[in-house]
Amino acid sequence: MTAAETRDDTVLRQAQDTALRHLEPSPVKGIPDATIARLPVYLRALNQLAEARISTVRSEALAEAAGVNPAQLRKDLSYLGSYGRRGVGYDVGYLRLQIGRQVGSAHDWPVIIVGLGNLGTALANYSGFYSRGFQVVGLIDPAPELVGKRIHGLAIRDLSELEEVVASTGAAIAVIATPADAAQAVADRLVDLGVTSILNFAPTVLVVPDGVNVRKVDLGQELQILAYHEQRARADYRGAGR
Amino acid sequence: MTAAETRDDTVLRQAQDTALRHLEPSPVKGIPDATIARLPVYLRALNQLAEARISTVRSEALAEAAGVNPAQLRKDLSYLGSYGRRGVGYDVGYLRLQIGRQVGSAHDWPVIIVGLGNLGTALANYSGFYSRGFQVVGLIDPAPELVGKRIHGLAIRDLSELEEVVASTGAAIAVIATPADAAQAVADRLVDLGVTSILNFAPTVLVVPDGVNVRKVDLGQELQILAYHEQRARADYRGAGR
DNA sequence: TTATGTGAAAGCGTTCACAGCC
DNA sequence: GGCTGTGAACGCTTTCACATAA
Repeated sequence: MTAAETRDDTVLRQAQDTALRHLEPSPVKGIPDATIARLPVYLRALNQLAEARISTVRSEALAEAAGVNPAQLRKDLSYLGSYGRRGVGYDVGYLRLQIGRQVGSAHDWPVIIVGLGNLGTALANYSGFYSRGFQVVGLIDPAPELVGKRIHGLAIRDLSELEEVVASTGAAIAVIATPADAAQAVADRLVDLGVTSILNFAPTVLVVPDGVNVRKVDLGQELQILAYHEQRARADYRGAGR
Repeated sequence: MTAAETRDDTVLRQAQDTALRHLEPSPVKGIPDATIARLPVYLRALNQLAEARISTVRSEALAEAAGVNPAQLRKDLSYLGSYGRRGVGYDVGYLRLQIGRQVGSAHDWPVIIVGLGNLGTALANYSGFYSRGFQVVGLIDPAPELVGKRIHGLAIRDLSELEEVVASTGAAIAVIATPADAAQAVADRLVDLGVTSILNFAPTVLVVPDGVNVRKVDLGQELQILAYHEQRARADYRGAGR
């Protein structure tokens, strides 16, 4: 029912949104998603350099450490500002600070995780979230044998307490790691509670009203692509052999 | 040392590879990675339709079920061949067969997982691999307390047995879910053992010789992008309010 | 001279719009 | 008439190449 409601709203909100989009000012210049995704990689490389007491780095060296093209690195960094010195390179400490600021280490986004099966538990334990400025502040699962269990000191709470958890933590970002058939219902409830960003690990297409951001992670997808190339490589090999 | 060896080979092999690439025939026309990644999504939607005894489907309906644009769906399917009928739509059973064939359900790729912490365990339990034609045939971890433990009947084996596991299973695809500092060494050993496709969950840039395919999955990355948009949306909102 | 910052070009993926076939 | 299949347009991302600044 909630799903139906939100779905009906979609058309309306889309119209509103399209109208608004032209008027909205851009206080921060838009940084491409692809760049945003790479910033933490750069940060990790810079941290290693800092540990090795290296104070200055050229785009070529940093790019290699991050596994990208030097031009790409420079373009990415140029979206943040002009933090390098021509003829010299980038100051490791300063660049670290600037990227860290952008990545939002300072922000400490509160995040809740719904569904604590193997994947959800892995995510709750995942240190990569913390290092990127996220803090897991709520764990939700309907299974009685899981409720009360603690992960890093945080207790898993029943699905019925979802509302209270979202309200008390102020989380605007949620991770869904439930089975496929539960995901849409959870998403609907999250949206009703004011969550505006959802990271979906369940193999389902979530329908949400406009204004809510959903990103999907499919663990099998990359494996699929690898297998396709593997298959092609073998076919080519045999084909060339004839 | 293995890492150094393989790294030195890279330049040589790249030259060879570039020379060859023009001569290689393309037995199968190249399907974009983005399309390959979506095929399983279509398959899932088709399976649901088949269960509901629906025998024919239009691109519009199938696209909605898969959460994509109808034109995208048609273009994706057109890479596989002309399996639809103009004025009618697609035959669910036949299309299911064709996509299944391409996706390689028939193939049952053997895959090994190295590193069985929370994430590796989640992956070993993940049903999405199986449903896409992958079979987890080997589990490797150096921790004595994990060796011998069984997941779905498959025992975790010590890192020292890696060679034997790869050889006996014939796995050409491996998943690395180790801590960052162990990943490169594992990758080097895998490459030496003939593994040609690696899915890397560790937050490190892996260096491998040309001819080996690596794809990286970063669980924090998508969350990062969500947070960025969340931040921007709030900034815009406040900006518009003034 | 050296290495950044950035317009311009190239590449890739998505969406449009309609020709072509049922 | 209806819906697929696909060239063309569009938009996003990557890479090149060089003007610019230390």
